[in-house]
Amino acid sequence: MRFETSTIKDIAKALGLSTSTVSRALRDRYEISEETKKLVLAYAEKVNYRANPIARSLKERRSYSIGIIVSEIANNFFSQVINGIESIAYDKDYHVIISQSHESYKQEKLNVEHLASRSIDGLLIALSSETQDIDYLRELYAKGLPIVFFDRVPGDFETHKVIANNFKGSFDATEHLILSGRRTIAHLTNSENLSITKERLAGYKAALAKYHIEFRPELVKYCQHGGMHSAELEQAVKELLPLKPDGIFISSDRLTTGCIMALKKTNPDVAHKLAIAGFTNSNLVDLFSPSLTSVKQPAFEMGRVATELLISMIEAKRPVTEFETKVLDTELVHMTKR
Amino acid sequence: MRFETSTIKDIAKALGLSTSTVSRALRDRYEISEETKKLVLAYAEKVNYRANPIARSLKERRSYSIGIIVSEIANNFFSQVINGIESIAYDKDYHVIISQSHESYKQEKLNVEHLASRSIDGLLIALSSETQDIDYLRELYAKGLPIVFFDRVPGDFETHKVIANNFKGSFDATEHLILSGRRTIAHLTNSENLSITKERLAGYKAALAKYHIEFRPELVKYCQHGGMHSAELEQAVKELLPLKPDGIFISSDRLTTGCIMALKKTNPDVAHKLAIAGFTNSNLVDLFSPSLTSVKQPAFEMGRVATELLISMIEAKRPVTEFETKVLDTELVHMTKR
DNA sequence: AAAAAGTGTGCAAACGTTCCCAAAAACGTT
DNA sequence: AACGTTTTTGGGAACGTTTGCACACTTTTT
Repeated sequence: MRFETSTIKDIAKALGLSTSTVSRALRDRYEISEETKKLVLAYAEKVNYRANPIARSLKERRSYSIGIIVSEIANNFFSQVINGIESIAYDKDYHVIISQSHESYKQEKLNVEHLASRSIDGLLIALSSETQDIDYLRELYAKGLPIVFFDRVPGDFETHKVIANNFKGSFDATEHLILSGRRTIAHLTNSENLSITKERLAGYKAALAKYHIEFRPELVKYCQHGGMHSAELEQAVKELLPLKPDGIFISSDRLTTGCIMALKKTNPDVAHKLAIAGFTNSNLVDLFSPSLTSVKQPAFEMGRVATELLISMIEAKRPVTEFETKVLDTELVHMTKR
Repeated sequence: MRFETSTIKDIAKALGLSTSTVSRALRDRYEISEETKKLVLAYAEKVNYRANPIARSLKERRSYSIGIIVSEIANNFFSQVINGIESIAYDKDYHVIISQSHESYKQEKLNVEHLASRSIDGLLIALSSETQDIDYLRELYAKGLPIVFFDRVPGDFETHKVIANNFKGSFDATEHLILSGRRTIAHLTNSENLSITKERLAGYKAALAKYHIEFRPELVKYCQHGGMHSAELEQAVKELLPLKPDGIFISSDRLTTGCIMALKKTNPDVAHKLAIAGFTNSNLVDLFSPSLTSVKQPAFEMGRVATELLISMIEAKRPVTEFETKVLDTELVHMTKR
């Protein structure tokens, strides 16, 4: 803010003390006498003193803020993660700065670098579906920026990671479709290079195997842009339907809603016959028609855990070398009988 | 970031220049010779120099960042607004910091004050449904913090505002219900003190009047918490249904989805007979069952316009005294025949 | 030939903090 | 009374910028 506000200097002058004394009194250091502390605190209260975080950041070379990169906030899963992040961050006096990659590698890189130059103390990131090359992150990490990945994590990067139990989530969902009598189960999923894509595909395959159903690669469709473009989805649906699936398992929030939309638009008749199961954290699934069985990720919890890990890295006195990958369980929410 | 990074001083030393010259060269000031500029720029490029925004903020007493307060980001309308805000802000080299009030006055005030102490240059805010007292905003405004309100605006605050044409949106939606043969139209709406509540109620009344339908106050239900608690909604639905409405007009995004959910849960049979029209920016309406007619607000545009106004205030050399209230048209999206 | 104007650069202060180091005050101890 | 300790305070540099002012050097004007 541009306007005048009282500073530590003003307080010092008014009280006939030095700025150092005031600073220390405000930070409740042991060296300052109780008396002086009381005096300073009272006066500070009176003039409604607020420490200037900018000055503090400059001096301490940290900003007490952490950066978040998600593909978009208009996504149930991510907005819930963000709520989890905030719940911890605010508690520990960190500020969060949210940036959206819109599933674009270029945008992601730009945002990360922007954040880094804004002096964030740490970064929480879920990679965009386009991202292949994470060297730019390695560089920042090497320079000392703590990074924690969540949801979409790279395989070859040594740091803390927080993910859902994607294998089990997929397995459960696919098994659910099988148990409800489906045998030709399509799989619509994200960009092939995403960690979640691989893990979820593995779960899907494992469920098929358990029930001795042959895995047919042509039933799997990848969406490079994670369903950001409706054309992409309609194309996938168009290619899938001739194979006559009786069930479909969809591997991400955006994809799930987008796919149902595409189905409904292009083949409304089929839409209601197909058994649908998909990852989604939408709190509106109960309203959907056709209805579906959903795999819910523990989004809020994921945000919390990731933030705790990040803050522990930020505040560690010595470089952290032991890293964990926390795996949180998903929840299968059965289709509501309408 | 804590790690070492090159500064203007380093460049100066390396090139045998003074920091002032380097600073000026980087900012492309006329006083510096082309030759020196080229030299500095090249070297800066080489060492990948990034100006430290913190230092700059401290010196210039502004942060190049603007604060946003919305009730929650997990809301289609608000996340679209935010996208609009970012589209302008990033263009003009501002950073945005998003905070959520979760429809709580206390939280809102806390967040605003937190942002203010973080030296934001301006504030974009949609009031929480609980907010009655905006004196704390007046104070900040008086101290020089530029504020632009959007969507939920106070009546008695002289500054720029951006709103949707709530009257017309409501009128159209209500008229649509009437034209489809409904006569007993309930109205579910937000907290009574919100600007949007009043305007939307007026539109609803006007449509009734046009068709000579008597306005019945008991058909209007207010939700103090804007539908944040499902109990609130279920209670409202419970009170409304005995009056045997054949249509319902709902006045906000959260309320619309929440109400349909409550209807479906408590009275699934009624849910499909009732004609529903409501404000919502959900891009999933096509999936909803029962389906509804929706009033879409120009959310993205609203964000853009509000941000332009805010930045114009921030960058104005003299205090702004002429204020505008921009009114943007809503769009009525008819129920899709399922 | 001197004065004026123009050009390019550097010095140093300032923004609001924190913290190292020294100095002063208060208190014991011989 | 002189000296150590301990407790409390102040001076001042530093964080990385920006910018007003002064300076030195050229070039133009009179």
